[in-house]
Amino acid sequence: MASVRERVELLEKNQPKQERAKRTYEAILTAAAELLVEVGVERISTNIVAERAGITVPALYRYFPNKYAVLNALGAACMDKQNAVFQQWFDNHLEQSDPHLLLDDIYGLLKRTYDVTREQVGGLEVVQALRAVEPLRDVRLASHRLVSRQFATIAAAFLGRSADELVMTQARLTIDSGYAIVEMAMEGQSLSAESILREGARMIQLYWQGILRAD
Amino acid sequence: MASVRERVELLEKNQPKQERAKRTYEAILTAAAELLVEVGVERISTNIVAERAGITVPALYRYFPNKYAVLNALGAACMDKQNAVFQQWFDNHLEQSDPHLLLDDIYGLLKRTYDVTREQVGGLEVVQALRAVEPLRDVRLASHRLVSRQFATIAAAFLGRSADELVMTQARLTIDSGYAIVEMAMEGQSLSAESILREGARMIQLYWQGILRAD
DNA sequence: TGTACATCAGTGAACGCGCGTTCACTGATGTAC
DNA sequence: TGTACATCAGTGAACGCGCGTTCACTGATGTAC
Repeated sequence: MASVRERVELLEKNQPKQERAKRTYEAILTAAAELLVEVGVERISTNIVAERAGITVPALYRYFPNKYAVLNALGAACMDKQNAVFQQWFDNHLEQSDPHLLLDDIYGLLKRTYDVTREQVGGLEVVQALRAVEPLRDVRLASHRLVSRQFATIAAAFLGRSADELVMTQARLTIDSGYAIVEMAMEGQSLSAESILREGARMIQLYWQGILRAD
Repeated sequence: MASVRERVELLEKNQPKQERAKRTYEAILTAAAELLVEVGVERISTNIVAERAGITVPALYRYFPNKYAVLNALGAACMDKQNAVFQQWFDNHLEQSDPHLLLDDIYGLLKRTYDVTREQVGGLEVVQALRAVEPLRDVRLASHRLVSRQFATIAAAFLGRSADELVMTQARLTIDSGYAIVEMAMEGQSLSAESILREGARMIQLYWQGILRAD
Protein backbone atom coordinates (compact mmCIF):
# COMPACT_ATOMS: atom_id res chain seq x y z
CA MET A 1 0.00 0.00 0.00
CA ALA A 2 2.80 2.42 0.87
CA SER A 3 3.72 4.03 -2.42
CA VAL A 4 7.22 3.56 -3.73
CA ARG A 5 8.84 6.94 -3.99
CA GLU A 6 12.54 7.55 -3.90
CA ARG A 7 13.65 8.95 -0.59
CA VAL A 8 14.53 12.60 -0.75
CA GLU A 9 17.57 13.80 1.13
CA LEU A 10 16.46 16.45 3.61
CA LEU A 11 19.58 16.91 5.71
CA GLU A 12 21.39 20.16 5.34
CA LYS A 13 24.92 20.16 3.95
CA ASN A 14 27.49 22.71 5.08
CA GLN A 15 26.59 24.54 8.23
CA PRO A 16 27.18 28.27 7.88
CA LYS A 17 30.28 29.16 9.90
CA GLN A 18 31.05 32.77 9.19
CA GLU A 19 28.78 35.71 9.97
CA ARG A 20 28.10 36.40 6.32
CA ALA A 21 27.10 32.79 5.74
CA LYS A 22 24.62 32.89 8.59
CA ARG A 23 22.95 35.90 7.05
CA THR A 24 22.78 34.09 3.72
CA TYR A 25 21.28 31.04 5.38
CA GLU A 26 18.62 33.13 7.08
CA ALA A 27 17.96 35.02 3.87
CA ILE A 28 17.22 31.72 2.13
CA LEU A 29 14.69 30.69 4.77
CA THR A 30 13.05 34.11 4.78
CA ALA A 31 12.81 34.15 1.00
CA ALA A 32 11.36 30.66 0.95
CA ALA A 33 8.72 31.61 3.52
CA GLU A 34 7.73 34.71 1.58
CA LEU A 35 7.52 32.83 -1.69
CA LEU A 36 5.48 30.07 -0.12
CA VAL A 37 2.88 32.75 0.54
CA GLU A 38 3.23 34.44 -2.82
CA VAL A 39 3.44 31.57 -5.28
CA GLY A 40 2.53 28.49 -3.26
CA VAL A 41 4.21 25.14 -2.64
CA GLU A 42 3.62 23.82 -6.10
CA ARG A 43 5.36 26.76 -7.76
CA ILE A 44 8.26 27.37 -5.42
CA SER A 45 11.72 26.58 -6.81
CA THR A 46 15.35 26.89 -5.85
CA ASN A 47 15.76 29.44 -8.64
CA ILE A 48 13.26 31.93 -7.35
CA VAL A 49 14.23 31.37 -3.72
CA ALA A 50 17.87 32.16 -4.49
CA GLU A 51 16.90 35.18 -6.52
CA ARG A 52 14.68 36.53 -3.74
CA ALA A 53 17.42 35.88 -1.17
CA GLY A 54 19.82 37.95 -3.26
CA ILE A 55 22.25 35.13 -3.96
CA THR A 56 22.95 32.81 -6.86
CA VAL A 57 21.59 29.30 -6.96
CA PRO A 58 24.88 27.47 -6.25
CA ALA A 59 25.14 29.43 -3.01
CA LEU A 60 21.83 27.91 -1.94
CA TYR A 61 23.09 24.47 -2.82
CA ARG A 62 26.01 25.06 -0.52
CA TYR A 63 23.63 24.71 2.44
CA PHE A 64 20.71 22.69 1.14
CA PRO A 65 20.88 19.59 -1.08
CA ASN A 66 17.54 20.42 -2.74
CA LYS A 67 14.40 22.45 -2.39
CA TYR A 68 12.69 20.02 -0.05
CA ALA A 69 15.50 20.46 2.44
CA VAL A 70 14.72 24.18 2.49
CA LEU A 71 11.05 23.55 3.16
CA ASN A 72 12.03 20.94 5.69
CA ALA A 73 14.14 23.44 7.62
CA LEU A 74 11.29 25.93 7.49
CA GLY A 75 8.81 23.35 8.67
CA ALA A 76 11.04 22.08 11.45
CA ALA A 77 11.49 25.61 12.75
CA CYS A 78 7.73 26.10 12.78
CA MET A 79 7.09 22.80 14.55
CA ASP A 80 9.78 23.63 17.09
CA LYS A 81 8.10 26.90 17.94
CA GLN A 82 4.74 25.22 18.32
CA ASN A 83 6.26 22.49 20.45
CA ALA A 84 7.95 25.05 22.65
CA VAL A 85 4.59 26.66 23.35
CA PHE A 86 3.11 23.33 24.32
CA GLN A 87 6.17 22.48 26.40
CA GLN A 88 5.83 25.64 28.40
CA TRP A 89 2.11 25.15 28.94
CA PHE A 90 2.82 21.60 29.96
CA ASP A 91 5.56 22.61 32.45
CA ASN A 92 3.41 25.37 33.91
CA HIS A 93 0.67 22.91 34.74
CA LEU A 94 2.72 19.87 35.69
CA GLU A 95 2.65 20.50 39.41
CA GLN A 96 -1.08 21.14 39.48
CA SER A 97 -3.10 18.33 40.93
CA ASP A 98 -6.48 19.37 39.61
CA PRO A 99 -6.92 18.55 35.94
CA HIS A 100 -9.71 21.11 35.62
CA LEU A 101 -7.28 23.96 36.09
CA LEU A 102 -5.40 22.58 33.12
CA LEU A 103 -8.57 22.29 31.06
CA ASP A 104 -9.47 25.86 31.90
CA ASP A 105 -6.35 27.00 30.09
CA ILE A 106 -6.82 25.19 26.78
CA TYR A 107 -7.77 28.49 25.22
CA GLY A 108 -4.46 29.97 26.35
CA LEU A 109 -2.60 27.10 24.75
CA LEU A 110 -4.44 27.45 21.46
CA LYS A 111 -4.08 31.20 21.45
CA ARG A 112 -0.34 31.13 22.03
CA THR A 113 0.10 28.46 19.37
CA TYR A 114 -1.95 30.61 17.03
CA ASP A 115 0.12 33.68 17.80
CA VAL A 116 3.42 31.92 17.36
CA THR A 117 2.37 30.46 14.01
CA ARG A 118 0.95 33.76 12.88
CA GLU A 119 4.14 35.61 13.73
CA GLN A 120 6.16 33.48 11.38
CA VAL A 121 5.87 34.64 7.79
CA GLY A 122 4.05 31.99 5.82
CA GLY A 123 3.26 30.04 8.97
CA LEU A 124 -0.02 28.70 7.65
CA GLU A 125 1.44 27.88 4.25
CA VAL A 126 4.35 26.06 5.87
CA VAL A 127 2.05 23.96 8.02
CA GLN A 128 -0.16 23.13 5.06
CA ALA A 129 2.85 22.25 2.95
CA LEU A 130 3.94 19.81 5.64
CA ARG A 131 0.61 18.07 5.23
CA ALA A 132 0.49 17.94 1.46
CA VAL A 133 4.06 17.36 0.33
CA GLU A 134 5.06 13.78 0.84
CA PRO A 135 8.76 14.14 1.67
CA LEU A 136 7.85 16.56 4.47
CA ARG A 137 5.04 14.64 6.11
CA ASP A 138 7.25 13.04 8.71
CA VAL A 139 8.18 16.40 10.17
CA ARG A 140 4.64 17.14 11.24
CA LEU A 141 3.84 13.57 12.14
CA ALA A 142 6.89 13.15 14.37
CA SER A 143 6.20 16.43 16.08
CA HIS A 144 2.57 15.62 16.76
CA ARG A 145 3.45 12.14 17.94
CA LEU A 146 5.89 13.57 20.45
CA VAL A 147 3.44 16.11 21.83
CA SER A 148 0.63 13.55 21.90
CA ARG A 149 2.72 11.16 23.92
CA GLN A 150 3.42 13.81 26.52
CA PHE A 151 -0.22 14.73 26.65
CA ALA A 152 -1.21 11.09 27.02
CA THR A 153 1.21 10.68 29.91
CA ILE A 154 -0.20 13.60 31.85
CA ALA A 155 -3.77 12.56 31.05
CA ALA A 156 -3.16 8.99 32.17
CA ALA A 157 -1.66 10.28 35.43
CA PHE A 158 -4.73 12.36 36.13
CA LEU A 159 -7.03 9.47 35.32
CA GLY A 160 -4.96 7.12 37.45
CA ARG A 161 -4.64 4.76 34.52
CA SER A 162 -1.80 3.61 32.30
CA ALA A 163 -1.25 5.35 28.97
CA ASP A 164 -3.01 2.64 27.01
CA GLU A 165 -4.26 2.65 23.44
CA LEU A 166 -7.45 4.52 24.30
CA VAL A 167 -5.68 7.33 26.13
CA MET A 168 -3.17 7.58 23.28
CA THR A 169 -6.01 7.91 20.80
CA GLN A 170 -7.75 10.51 22.92
CA ALA A 171 -4.52 12.46 23.29
CA ARG A 172 -3.73 12.26 19.60
CA LEU A 173 -7.23 13.38 18.70
CA THR A 174 -6.88 16.29 21.08
CA ILE A 175 -3.52 17.44 19.78
CA ASP A 176 -4.43 17.07 16.13
CA SER A 177 -7.75 18.80 16.69
CA GLY A 178 -5.93 21.56 18.51
CA TYR A 179 -3.66 22.21 15.57
CA ALA A 180 -6.58 21.86 13.17
CA ILE A 181 -8.45 24.51 15.15
CA VAL A 182 -5.44 26.82 14.99
CA GLU A 183 -5.28 26.34 11.22
CA MET A 184 -9.02 26.97 10.96
CA ALA A 185 -8.58 30.21 12.87
CA MET A 186 -5.79 31.24 10.51
CA GLU A 187 -7.52 30.50 7.24
CA GLY A 188 -11.06 31.48 8.15
CA GLN A 189 -11.72 34.85 6.58
CA SER A 190 -15.35 35.40 7.43
CA LEU A 191 -15.35 34.27 11.04
CA SER A 192 -13.25 35.82 13.76
CA ALA A 193 -10.14 33.90 14.71
CA GLU A 194 -10.70 34.72 18.33
CA SER A 195 -14.12 33.08 18.52
CA ILE A 196 -12.97 30.01 16.61
CA LEU A 197 -10.16 29.53 19.12
CA ARG A 198 -12.53 30.11 22.01
CA GLU A 199 -15.12 27.63 20.78
CA GLY A 200 -12.42 25.16 19.80
CA ALA A 201 -10.98 25.33 23.29
CA ARG A 202 -14.44 24.77 24.70
CA MET A 203 -14.90 21.70 22.55
CA ILE A 204 -11.67 20.14 23.79
CA GLN A 205 -12.50 21.12 27.34
CA LEU A 206 -15.95 19.54 27.24
CA TYR A 207 -14.45 16.44 25.69
CA TRP A 208 -12.03 15.94 28.56
CA GLN A 209 -14.60 16.81 31.17
CA GLY A 210 -16.63 14.00 29.67
CA ILE A 211 -13.69 11.63 29.90
CA LEU A 212 -12.98 12.61 33.50
CA ARG A 213 -16.63 12.26 34.46
CA ALA A 214 -16.94 8.81 32.89
CA ASP A 215 -13.91 7.67 34.81
CA MET B 1 -2.86 40.98 2.59
CA ALA B 2 -4.37 38.78 -0.08
CA SER B 3 -1.46 37.79 -2.28
CA VAL B 4 -1.53 38.81 -5.90
CA ARG B 5 -1.54 35.69 -7.98
CA GLU B 6 -2.92 35.43 -11.44
CA ARG B 7 -6.25 33.67 -11.52
CA VAL B 8 -6.08 30.19 -12.93
CA GLU B 9 -8.83 29.06 -15.24
CA LEU B 10 -10.45 25.99 -13.72
CA LEU B 11 -13.50 25.53 -15.92
CA GLU B 12 -13.52 22.57 -18.19
CA LYS B 13 -13.54 23.11 -21.94
CA ASN B 14 -15.30 20.68 -24.28
CA GLN B 15 -17.68 18.32 -22.57
CA PRO B 16 -17.22 14.75 -23.79
CA LYS B 17 -20.14 13.89 -26.07
CA GLN B 18 -19.43 10.51 -27.53
CA GLU B 19 -19.02 7.30 -25.60
CA ARG B 20 -15.33 7.08 -26.38
CA ALA B 21 -14.80 10.61 -25.13
CA LYS B 22 -16.49 9.86 -21.83
CA ARG B 23 -14.15 6.95 -21.29
CA THR B 24 -11.18 9.20 -22.04
CA TYR B 25 -12.47 11.81 -19.64
CA GLU B 26 -12.85 9.25 -16.88
CA ALA B 27 -9.43 7.80 -17.68
CA ILE B 28 -7.89 11.23 -17.15
CA LEU B 29 -9.49 11.61 -13.72
CA THR B 30 -8.56 8.09 -12.70
CA ALA B 31 -4.97 8.57 -13.85
CA ALA B 32 -4.72 11.87 -12.01
CA ALA B 33 -6.02 10.30 -8.80
CA GLU B 34 -3.55 7.43 -9.02
CA LEU B 35 -0.63 9.73 -9.73
CA LEU B 36 -1.60 12.02 -6.89
CA VAL B 37 -0.99 9.04 -4.63
CA GLU B 38 2.16 7.89 -6.39
CA VAL B 39 4.07 11.09 -7.05
CA GLY B 40 2.23 13.74 -5.04
CA VAL B 41 0.70 17.13 -5.89
CA GLU B 42 3.99 18.86 -6.40
CA ARG B 43 5.16 16.38 -9.03
CA ILE B 44 1.99 15.71 -10.95
CA SER B 45 1.91 17.03 -14.53
CA THR B 46 -0.30 16.95 -17.58
CA ASN B 47 2.38 14.89 -19.34
CA ILE B 48 2.36 11.99 -16.91
CA VAL B 49 -1.41 12.12 -16.44
CA ALA B 50 -1.98 11.81 -20.18
CA GLU B 51 0.57 9.02 -20.45
CA ARG B 52 -1.05 7.08 -17.60
CA ALA B 53 -4.50 7.62 -19.12
CA GLY B 54 -3.27 6.12 -22.37
CA ILE B 55 -3.80 9.22 -24.45
CA THR B 56 -1.61 11.99 -25.80
CA VAL B 57 -1.34 15.35 -24.10
CA PRO B 58 -3.42 17.36 -26.60
CA ALA B 59 -6.31 14.98 -25.96
CA LEU B 60 -6.19 16.01 -22.30
CA TYR B 61 -6.21 19.65 -23.30
CA ARG B 62 -9.34 19.00 -25.25
CA TYR B 63 -11.22 18.70 -21.94
CA PHE B 64 -9.15 20.61 -19.43
CA PRO B 65 -7.46 24.00 -19.91
CA ASN B 66 -4.60 23.09 -17.55
CA LYS B 67 -3.56 20.73 -14.83
CA TYR B 68 -5.32 22.62 -12.06
CA ALA B 69 -8.61 22.09 -13.83
CA VAL B 70 -8.00 18.36 -13.63
CA LEU B 71 -7.32 18.52 -9.92
CA ASN B 72 -10.29 20.82 -9.54
CA ALA B 73 -12.60 18.28 -11.17
CA LEU B 74 -11.19 15.57 -8.94
CA GLY B 75 -11.61 17.70 -5.85
CA ALA B 76 -15.11 18.78 -6.76
CA ALA B 77 -16.14 15.15 -7.23
CA CYS B 78 -14.75 14.29 -3.81
CA MET B 79 -16.47 17.23 -2.12
CA ASP B 80 -19.73 16.31 -3.84
CA LYS B 81 -19.58 12.80 -2.46
CA GLN B 82 -18.85 14.08 1.03
CA ASN B 83 -21.64 16.61 0.77
CA ALA B 84 -24.06 13.94 -0.40
CA VAL B 85 -23.30 11.93 2.72
CA PHE B 86 -23.99 14.93 4.90
CA GLN B 87 -27.12 15.75 2.93
CA GLN B 88 -28.53 12.32 3.50
CA TRP B 89 -27.71 12.38 7.19
CA PHE B 90 -29.27 15.79 7.38
CA ASP B 91 -32.48 14.71 5.62
CA ASN B 92 -32.77 11.57 7.72
CA HIS B 93 -32.78 13.61 10.89
CA LEU B 94 -34.72 16.66 9.76
CA GLU B 95 -38.04 15.49 11.06
CA GLN B 96 -36.68 14.49 14.44
CA SER B 97 -37.55 16.86 17.21
CA ASP B 98 -34.99 15.69 19.74
CA PRO B 99 -31.50 16.99 18.96
CA HIS B 100 -29.94 14.24 21.06
CA LEU B 101 -30.98 11.61 18.57
CA LEU B 102 -29.07 13.55 15.99
CA LEU B 103 -26.03 13.84 18.21
CA ASP B 104 -26.13 10.12 18.84
CA ASP B 105 -25.50 9.55 15.15
CA ILE B 106 -22.44 11.75 14.67
CA TYR B 107 -20.31 8.64 14.52
CA GLY B 108 -22.44 7.33 11.66
CA LEU B 109 -21.93 10.58 9.79
CA LEU B 110 -18.17 10.53 10.27
CA LYS B 111 -17.92 6.87 9.38
CA ARG B 112 -19.85 7.22 6.16
CA THR B 113 -17.81 10.28 5.20
CA TYR B 114 -14.67 8.29 5.96
CA ASP B 115 -15.85 5.36 3.87
CA VAL B 116 -16.83 7.49 0.92
CA THR B 117 -13.49 9.31 0.92
CA ARG B 118 -11.58 6.09 1.37
CA GLU B 119 -13.37 4.46 -1.56
CA GLN B 120 -12.15 7.09 -3.94
CA VAL B 121 -8.61 6.42 -5.10
CA GLY B 122 -6.37 9.13 -3.73
CA GLY B 123 -9.18 10.52 -1.60
CA LEU B 124 -6.88 11.71 1.15
CA GLU B 125 -4.37 13.16 -1.28
CA VAL B 126 -7.12 14.99 -3.14
CA VAL B 127 -8.46 16.54 0.06
CA GLN B 128 -5.00 17.56 1.17
CA ALA B 129 -4.24 19.02 -2.23
CA LEU B 130 -7.37 21.14 -1.93
CA ARG B 131 -5.94 22.58 1.25
CA ALA B 132 -2.41 23.24 0.05
CA VAL B 133 -2.74 24.32 -3.57
CA GLU B 134 -3.92 27.89 -3.80
CA PRO B 135 -6.03 27.76 -6.98
CA LEU B 136 -8.03 24.89 -5.48
CA ARG B 137 -8.71 26.27 -2.05
CA ASP B 138 -12.08 27.70 -2.93
CA VAL B 139 -13.45 24.27 -3.76
CA ARG B 140 -13.06 23.04 -0.20
CA LEU B 141 -13.95 26.36 1.33
CA ALA B 142 -17.16 26.74 -0.63
CA SER B 143 -18.17 23.19 0.12
CA HIS B 144 -17.56 23.55 3.85
CA ARG B 145 -19.31 26.88 3.94
CA LEU B 146 -22.38 25.35 2.37
CA VAL B 147 -22.53 22.43 4.74
CA SER B 148 -21.80 24.65 7.73
CA ARG B 149 -24.66 26.93 6.84
CA GLN B 150 -27.07 24.01 6.75
CA PHE B 151 -25.77 22.73 10.03
CA ALA B 152 -26.09 26.17 11.60
CA THR B 153 -29.70 26.39 10.44
CA ILE B 154 -30.67 23.11 12.00
CA ALA B 155 -28.73 23.89 15.17
CA ALA B 156 -30.35 27.31 15.51
CA ALA B 157 -33.76 25.72 15.10
CA PHE B 158 -33.11 23.25 17.89
CA LEU B 159 -31.78 26.01 20.13
CA GLY B 160 -34.74 28.21 19.30
CA ARG B 161 -32.40 31.01 18.31
CA SER B 162 -31.50 32.72 15.09
CA ALA B 163 -28.46 31.55 13.15
CA ASP B 164 -26.26 34.33 14.47
CA GLU B 165 -22.49 34.70 14.35
CA LEU B 166 -21.94 32.42 17.34
CA VAL B 167 -24.01 29.56 15.95
CA MET B 168 -22.26 29.97 12.60
CA THR B 169 -18.89 29.72 14.30
CA GLN B 170 -19.97 26.67 16.27
CA ALA B 171 -21.31 25.03 13.14
CA ARG B 172 -18.22 25.82 11.13
CA LEU B 173 -15.98 24.53 13.89
CA THR B 174 -18.02 21.33 14.01
CA ILE B 175 -17.94 20.72 10.27
CA ASP B 176 -14.25 21.52 9.88
CA SER B 177 -13.40 19.40 12.90
CA GLY B 178 -15.47 16.60 11.47
CA TYR B 179 -13.52 16.61 8.23
CA ALA B 180 -10.27 17.02 10.14
CA ILE B 181 -11.15 13.94 12.18
CA VAL B 182 -11.87 11.98 9.02
CA GLU B 183 -8.50 13.01 7.61
CA MET B 184 -6.81 12.05 10.88
CA ALA B 185 -8.42 8.63 10.68
CA MET B 186 -7.17 8.24 7.11
CA GLU B 187 -3.58 9.25 7.67
CA GLY B 188 -3.03 7.82 11.14
CA GLN B 189 -0.98 4.67 10.71
CA SER B 190 -0.39 3.66 14.29
CA LEU B 191 -3.84 4.23 15.70
CA SER B 192 -6.99 2.52 14.51
CA ALA B 193 -9.20 4.60 12.24
CA GLU B 194 -12.26 3.20 13.92
CA SER B 195 -11.34 4.46 17.38
CA ILE B 196 -10.30 7.87 16.10
CA LEU B 197 -13.70 8.26 14.46
CA ARG B 198 -15.44 7.03 17.57
CA GLU B 199 -13.60 9.40 19.89
CA GLY B 200 -13.91 12.24 17.41
CA ALA B 201 -17.67 11.71 17.28
CA ARG B 202 -17.76 11.72 21.06
CA MET B 203 -15.89 15.01 21.17
CA ILE B 204 -18.39 16.69 18.85
CA GLN B 205 -21.28 15.13 20.73
CA LEU B 206 -20.06 16.37 24.11
CA TYR B 207 -19.48 19.79 22.60
CA TRP B 208 -23.07 20.10 21.45
CA GLN B 209 -24.46 18.63 24.62
CA GLY B 210 -22.59 21.41 26.38
CA ILE B 211 -24.12 24.00 24.08
CA LEU B 212 -27.62 22.59 24.56
CA ARG B 213 -27.18 22.45 28.32
CA ALA B 214 -25.95 26.02 28.54
CA ASP B 215 -28.92 27.18 26.57
C1' DT C 1 -28.88 -0.02 -47.17
C1' DG C 2 -25.25 3.04 -49.02
C1' DT C 3 -22.73 7.00 -49.21
C1' DA C 4 -21.51 11.79 -48.51
C1' DC C 5 -20.73 15.05 -45.11
C1' DA C 6 -20.34 17.27 -40.58
C1' DT C 7 -18.84 17.00 -36.29
C1' DC C 8 -16.29 14.91 -32.65
C1' DA C 9 -12.04 12.73 -30.81
C1' DG C 10 -7.43 12.02 -30.68
C1' DT C 11 -2.33 12.33 -32.81
C1' DG C 12 2.62 13.67 -33.96
C1' DA C 13 5.71 16.95 -33.73
C1' DA C 14 7.34 20.94 -32.12
C1' DC C 15 8.07 25.33 -29.22
C1' DG C 16 10.16 28.03 -25.56
C1' DC C 17 10.83 28.07 -20.71
C1' DG C 18 12.15 27.39 -16.09
C1' DC C 19 13.50 23.65 -13.51
C1' DG C 20 17.23 21.25 -10.55
C1' DT C 21 21.88 20.59 -10.44
C1' DT C 22 27.00 20.79 -11.22
C1' DC C 23 31.42 22.65 -12.69
C1' DA C 24 35.65 25.18 -12.25
C1' DC C 25 36.35 29.54 -10.66
C1' DT C 26 37.03 34.12 -7.87
C1' DG C 27 36.61 36.67 -3.84
C1' DA C 28 36.16 37.15 1.41
C1' DT C 29 37.44 35.94 5.93
C1' DG C 30 40.16 34.18 9.49
C1' DT C 31 44.71 32.86 11.44
C1' DA C 32 49.66 31.50 12.18
C1' DC C 33 54.01 33.32 12.57
C1' DT D 1 51.53 45.01 12.39
C1' DG D 2 52.24 42.61 7.99
C1' DT D 3 51.88 38.95 5.03
C1' DA D 4 51.26 34.26 3.49
C1' DC D 5 48.15 30.63 3.53
C1' DA D 6 44.04 27.84 4.46
C1' DT D 7 39.51 27.65 4.61
C1' DC D 8 35.02 29.44 3.84
C1' DA D 9 31.51 31.74 0.90
C1' DG D 10 29.63 32.88 -3.24
C1' DT D 11 29.72 33.36 -8.73
C1' DG D 12 29.06 32.72 -13.90
C1' DA D 13 28.02 29.74 -17.14
C1' DA D 14 26.34 25.73 -18.65
C1' DC D 15 23.79 21.06 -18.93
C1' DG D 16 19.93 18.09 -19.94
C1' DC D 17 15.20 17.45 -18.86
C1' DG D 18 10.36 17.59 -18.33
C1' DC D 19 7.11 21.01 -18.13
C1' DG D 20 2.77 23.33 -20.18
C1' DT D 21 0.88 24.42 -24.34
C1' DT D 22 -0.26 24.83 -29.37
C1' DC D 23 -0.34 23.62 -34.24
C1' DA D 24 -2.07 21.50 -38.36
C1' DC D 25 -3.39 17.01 -39.05
C1' DT D 26 -5.79 12.20 -39.36
C1' DG D 27 -9.08 9.06 -37.91
C1' DA D 28 -13.71 7.79 -35.71
C1' DT D 29 -18.46 8.48 -35.07
C1' DG D 30 -22.93 9.96 -36.11
C1' DT D 31 -26.54 11.45 -39.44
C1' DA D 32 -29.17 13.17 -43.58
C1' DC D 33 -30.96 11.70 -47.70
